[in-house]
Amino acid sequence: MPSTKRDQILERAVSIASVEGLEGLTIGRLAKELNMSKSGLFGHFGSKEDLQLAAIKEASEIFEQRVIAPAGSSEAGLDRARAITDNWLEYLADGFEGGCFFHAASLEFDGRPGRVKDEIARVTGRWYVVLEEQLRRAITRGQLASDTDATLMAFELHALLGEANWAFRLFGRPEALSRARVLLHSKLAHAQGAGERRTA
Amino acid sequence: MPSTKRDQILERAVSIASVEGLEGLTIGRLAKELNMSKSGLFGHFGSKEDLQLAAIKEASEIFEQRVIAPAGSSEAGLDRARAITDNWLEYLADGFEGGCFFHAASLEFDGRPGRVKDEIARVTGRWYVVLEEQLRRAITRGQLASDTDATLMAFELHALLGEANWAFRLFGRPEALSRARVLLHSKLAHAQGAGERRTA
DNA sequence: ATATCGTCCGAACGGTCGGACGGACTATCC
DNA sequence: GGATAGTCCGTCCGACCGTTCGGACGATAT
Repeated sequence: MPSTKRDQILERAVSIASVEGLEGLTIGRLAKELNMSKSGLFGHFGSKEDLQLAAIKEASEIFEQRVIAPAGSSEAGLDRARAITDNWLEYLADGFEGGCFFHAASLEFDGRPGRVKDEIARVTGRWYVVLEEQLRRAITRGQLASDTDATLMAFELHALLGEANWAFRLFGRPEALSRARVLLHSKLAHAQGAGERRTA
Repeated sequence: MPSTKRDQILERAVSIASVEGLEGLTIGRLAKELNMSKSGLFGHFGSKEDLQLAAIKEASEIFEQRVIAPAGSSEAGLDRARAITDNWLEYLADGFEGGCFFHAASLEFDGRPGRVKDEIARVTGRWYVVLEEQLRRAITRGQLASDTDATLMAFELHALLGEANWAFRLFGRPEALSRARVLLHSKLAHAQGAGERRTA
């Protein structure tokens, strides 16, 4: 079957959570929007925490599918790093109704220890590391200057993506996305230029 | 009188909100922590929304006092920009119990139109502009290269501050703050070097 | 001494929260 | 065809939500 009821619930849950937050996502509202009873919906999950964890998993699959997977067709290293950040920006523009699910969830749960926070940290940390890994490959392949600090550069690129989401959502102006794009491309191109110059 | 009851309430409210969010801040819990009745506390504010708005104002005064005001003793331009970002990083480290109040509040309310969101956007936008203004002054004073794009650079610096808060709070590792510091200083120093070279 | 004011209280309101329960329907398998 | 398992329903619960209300208390002003 193409889409189980559970999947339909989670799809809607992720959308609501991106707007209202993972805690603001309530079972009653979710049921109402899906024309279900609370108990009928609740039966698919043992608890609200399980619903939240399932929503995180659903959102991470969407992110994987929209941002990471398509970059797999680009050559590992600098090209793939650029593909990831490009896809990431597109995902920020129209990925979820309420902006980046994980950015919002991170700041919502960073002060609430528990399984939900741990899962958010694990998943978001993974995307971060994926980007960093492509930068490392770019360095070993001579596409970036050999003295480039991949950790710092990943920090920088991820910072720009976060800022784009923040500014775009809070002020509603798409310039934030194009500004981030300009900066991301210039950083990757500049480092690339230095790397090529050095190895030439 | 040095500290009214209302001020005591708001001080506690801001601290709770930085952890639980502005919506997660409940009147009942706030009253309990202050050994007050809900209604007694409620009397100081006409509604929960007014309490939230008052908490935002309180938090902005703390930010102003810890980040912006101390930078006033540095010379306008590059020095003051550096002082602001330095103070900002310190504020991220120990400003509020649950991390940057405004960063969390921004992402919590960016999808909820209303007076609270408007106020958050207004206040956070103000800090952003203050930083950008110092960069502009640095350019006109020849402390930064004349072709520096102040808008883009402010975007970049603010992005690093946001990333530092995100990483520090989510993963609990202070390296995030020192990484941001390294990048902030190198960006300001690099642009400064270019500016000085050009005007020399 | 009395009236007035701001401050705070306990009690209660209607509403919503997460969650538990038993029953009804349907599809599947023996 | 009867038992079984899964799905969904309506109903109910205790806890908590924001909010309202009437009144108690001390200080201040008249």
